[in-house]
Amino acid sequence: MTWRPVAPEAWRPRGILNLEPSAWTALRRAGSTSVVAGPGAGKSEFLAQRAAYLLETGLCKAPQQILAISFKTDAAANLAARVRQRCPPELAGRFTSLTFDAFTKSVVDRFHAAIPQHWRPTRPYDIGFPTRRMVEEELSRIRGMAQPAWQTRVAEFFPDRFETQDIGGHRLAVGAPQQLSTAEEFAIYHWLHHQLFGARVSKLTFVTLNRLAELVLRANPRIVRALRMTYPCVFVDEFQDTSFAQYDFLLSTFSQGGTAVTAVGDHKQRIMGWAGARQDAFERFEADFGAHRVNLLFNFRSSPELVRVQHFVARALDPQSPQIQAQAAGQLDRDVVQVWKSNSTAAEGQRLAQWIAADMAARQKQPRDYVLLVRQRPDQFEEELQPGFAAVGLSLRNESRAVGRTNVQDLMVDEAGSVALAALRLAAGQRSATAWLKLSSAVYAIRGADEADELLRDRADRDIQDFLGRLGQDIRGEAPSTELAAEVTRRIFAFLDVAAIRRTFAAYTRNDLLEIMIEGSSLQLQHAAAESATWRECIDRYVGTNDIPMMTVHKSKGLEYDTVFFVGLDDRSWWSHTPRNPEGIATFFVALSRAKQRAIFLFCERRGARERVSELYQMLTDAGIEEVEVN
DNA sequence: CACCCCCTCGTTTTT
DNA sequence: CGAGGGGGTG
Repeated sequence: MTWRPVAPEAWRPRGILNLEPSAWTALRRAGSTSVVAGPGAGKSEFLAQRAAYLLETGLCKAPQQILAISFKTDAAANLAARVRQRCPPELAGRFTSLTFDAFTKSVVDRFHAAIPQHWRPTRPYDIGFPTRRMVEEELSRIRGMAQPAWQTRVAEFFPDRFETQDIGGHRLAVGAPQQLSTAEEFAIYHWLHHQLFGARVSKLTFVTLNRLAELVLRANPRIVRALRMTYPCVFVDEFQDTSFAQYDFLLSTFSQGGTAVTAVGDHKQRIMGWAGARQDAFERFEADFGAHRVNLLFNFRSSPELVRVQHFVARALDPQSPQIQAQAAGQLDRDVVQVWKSNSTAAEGQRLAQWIAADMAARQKQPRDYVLLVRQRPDQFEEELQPGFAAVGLSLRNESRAVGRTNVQDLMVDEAGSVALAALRLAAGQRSATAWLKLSSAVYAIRGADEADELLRDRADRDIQDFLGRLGQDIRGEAPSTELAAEVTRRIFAFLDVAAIRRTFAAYTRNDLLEIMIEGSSLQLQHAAAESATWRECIDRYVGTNDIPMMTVHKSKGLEYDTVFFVGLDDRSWWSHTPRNPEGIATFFVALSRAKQRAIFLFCERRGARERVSELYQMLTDAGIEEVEVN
């Protein structure tokens, strides 16, 4: 079957009925566009549809490709998966979905020889994640080397902003630096020089890799032209989180020469400022790329009443915020947004647990339809609330809880961890096609058995069957226990071959990440086994199927739940909040906008005062929300 | 050894 | 803000 291009006017969305009018506008635009997509706007669906449009109409024609840049690996993977759902495989293959860091690193690796020699890292090089302490030490070493007149200035750099703002905001000179004429130049030069040449093997950070990628393209116009020819269309997801170095890389590479850059995000959900996101990314983008702004105006997630309340918070973050139209039906006729006020944490916890149990029964909801959000210290809230939940037969799951050197949420999206889980499911007798696919494709990848290699694949299939058969026999008669769980994990990873996993999956080149994840899966399984009578129950506990999740607002970004409880909306949790600080209000907005049907804010006067956060309560009051005493 | 003062940290991604 | 740790003092 050969694919024939569709005329742009005749193109229709794939797999969904229609798009909202402004999504149509943004989708069809030929030039650069900034798309402000608030919560529930269907951001990844919009990007997948635009990809389908560009590929199916031939506006992006082979061998040209679409480049999609995300911040997090799972976001990049999810977007690629969505495009595969929406496009025929021969077209989806020309959709390249990467993280910012993976893309700039690949530029440095591919064009290593084209990096000006005085900035060229060793090959191979290491990647480092300096702690604040290490940054302080390095800055004080640099100060010691500086001439007396510059020492005060060098001492004034903020260690937590030096990399993201000073290194990220300063372009490297193509030619060899002749003379360093300011304290800033001196500090930046020595900082980079130490990473590049301080040891036999360069030890770079991702900010440095970004700077080197920008430099190699600026220094080599032919490489830039080749990149622009390959990628006439570029998507950037979560644009509000773009750092100085990332923005500058985009600017240098794609602002000239006719590339259509589609930047999608929501400045009202900018909660990563502490990690170096620049505040003015959209404004700068619109000015530098001549981009046109399009606001998506539909919300497919939240009920009309929730959207109404969200608007009060959105307006506090941006007075120009347009009115959003709710598309999801409201299932509740009252108490959609509430503030619960209590005078003891025990009363609060009890009431919360009982209320959830009753609501689950009344509305036929599952534990995973609810979430408890906190600003910080989920461990402390878990300890306080767990007893009340246990008393009504519910179990809380702290997604941020440490598991060895990782945490529950990171373990659940880890590749090695999910392959091991698939193996356990199958060994325990679950007939799951997804689990088989997960396990077998990992084993094929590990053994280098590609699709054409039927012999190698048959052999792998037989080995997997044998292994699962033996493991299944040894565990199915036995109840789960800590010892057995540790043994099971050990056997699964021995079968998969730890060294081979490290070679196969790029993420594990980082020295100890694989060990951390293996140790994590073992611990998590031991924990689950200790509380379970059957392997089925043990697997459910491992993945949290029957638990009510609890997490920080930061971890909840991008997720959605029927009912959201925000616990600890008080000055103790919000010690760092100062009135009108946009990042704090944005955190509140992210929490509120996770809810599909209901959002409840819990205030307990035993936990803290309500001075710093009074403006957050004021927004709810302005929206007509009532406070209820729950003692 | 008990006590006190002063500090640091808390929300965290990225091959 | 408030918990927890390091280090100094009586």
